[in-house]
Amino acid sequence: MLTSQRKQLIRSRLQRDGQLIAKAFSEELGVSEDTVRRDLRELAAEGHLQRVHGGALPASAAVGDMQVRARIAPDEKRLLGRAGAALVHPGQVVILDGGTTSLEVVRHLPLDLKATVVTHSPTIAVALARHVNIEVLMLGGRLFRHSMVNVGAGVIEGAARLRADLYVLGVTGVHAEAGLTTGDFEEAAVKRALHACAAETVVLATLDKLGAASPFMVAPLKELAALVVPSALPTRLRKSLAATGVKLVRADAPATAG
Amino acid sequence: MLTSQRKQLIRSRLQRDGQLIAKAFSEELGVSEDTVRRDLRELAAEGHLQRVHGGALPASAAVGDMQVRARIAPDEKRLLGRAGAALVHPGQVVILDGGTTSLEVVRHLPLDLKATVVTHSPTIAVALARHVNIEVLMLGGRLFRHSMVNVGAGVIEGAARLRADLYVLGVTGVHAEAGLTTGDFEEAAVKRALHACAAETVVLATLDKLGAASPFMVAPLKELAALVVPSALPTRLRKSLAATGVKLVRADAPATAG
DNA sequence: TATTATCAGGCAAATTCGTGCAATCGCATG
DNA sequence: CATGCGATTGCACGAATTTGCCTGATAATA
Repeated sequence: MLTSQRKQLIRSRLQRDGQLIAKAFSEELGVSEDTVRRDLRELAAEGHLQRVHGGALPASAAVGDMQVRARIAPDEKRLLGRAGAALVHPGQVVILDGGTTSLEVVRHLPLDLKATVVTHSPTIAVALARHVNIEVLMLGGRLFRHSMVNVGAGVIEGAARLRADLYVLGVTGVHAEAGLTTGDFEEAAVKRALHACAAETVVLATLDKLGAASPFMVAPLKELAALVVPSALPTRLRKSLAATGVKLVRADAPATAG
Repeated sequence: MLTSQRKQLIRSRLQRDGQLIAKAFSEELGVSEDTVRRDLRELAAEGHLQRVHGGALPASAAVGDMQVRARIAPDEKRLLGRAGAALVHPGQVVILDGGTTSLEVVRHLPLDLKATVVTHSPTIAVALARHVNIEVLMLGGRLFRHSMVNVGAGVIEGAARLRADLYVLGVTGVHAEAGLTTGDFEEAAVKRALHACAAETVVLATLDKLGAASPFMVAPLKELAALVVPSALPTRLRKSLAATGVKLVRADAPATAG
């Protein structure tokens, strides 16, 4: 049996059963536990599952996962969220993607901001509950748990009827040649649709996403109105991004604390 | 059973029941009390619960966080949620209304239940994140903050394309003559649309809603497949409801504690 | 006070984990 | 065909984790 087949089986098993016991699975396949453990380790490193003692649990199972992801580089994300929120001007119609970075943008939006926010993420909608002057429009569809966003024809149809000023796009990969990429086929389609109906699209990218590429393309880098990145950017990354012509916005720490 | 799963179960039990008895829980899972106690100790150290003699309580209740405390539903609502969840059968397509009562239903749905849930409430969608076998379909629209549900043409159009087995309807008034009523015009329209596309509609009503009437009518009582009410129902209310011919379901406390 | 239930810590057995290492296989290259 | 390289796999071994049991201490209750 090929390694990739085994890994795929692991993923579908997790989706079906919600858990996977390493020992039992190794016996079932007739391979050593070491091999299974190796697979689990690698899949966990890619974010496809959550490794636990004795086996694995689905990574996408939950808000729990979102909560876990939110703990990754919180400071960096906060600064990005702050910079992203600054791009939203009163009266605009803004599309907010799902994901922890967008959630951080919401947290930095002034509570009295008047605007219209379109989102396909229930998490974002809930987070916007306190912003009483923001009109929230939700695009309905099938809930994709890993990212907690709605996907499918419904979202794309909804986007087609929409003209927005700004789209805050969330991706898992920002690469000079591969462009803006994400890990799910359907999600990528939704992102493309939202990108198409916005006058400007911006991406907020943490360091771990810069230079990375995921399987499904959303758009080339040059279609971005701005790429918001951490202020401390390695020279090599800076050069490779500058070569693409994309406008870089540095998410600086605020001059005064608080 | 994996350790992390057990800990997760402890946390969800606490959220659902508001308490956990170590001895009973250890017997339920077939592990030693020591193991459960260890879990409780570790979760307490991480701040996820409050350790007390004999078991554990939600950390939030002790911390005194008002918002979090509000999340713990009073007994009446918990029992209604439990009874409501029992009406959902595997494989069904169920529409869940917004509101705290529906949220309580979600909390009582088995984590491994296979079903399809349609909702126009982002809060409900987020709460369903952990139910990995439930397909969640969201109806998009304009977010109505007071109830945290989407309203407007989009929801009604979405409902028109839908055939559901069950609609768990939330209302603010259940009255023998005035029927099922709610306080917002648009929301009432959405509820009517959802009611129209479900084979059966049920209402979960706390005592304060029985005999009350709000401005906007959703449906007459007799169109209900069932009205779930607290078991301790004043005779006067019982008689007036019985006269309408609606099927009453009593939300009894479970036979065994825990 | 006496009794019972619960608790924390120590301990041992079993399981699981990570790492290093060697064997095997496919494949490209000389 | 021979050789080298990388990927994959199984095994060995020490470390870490988990679990149940035991013991003395502590808390609840009659």
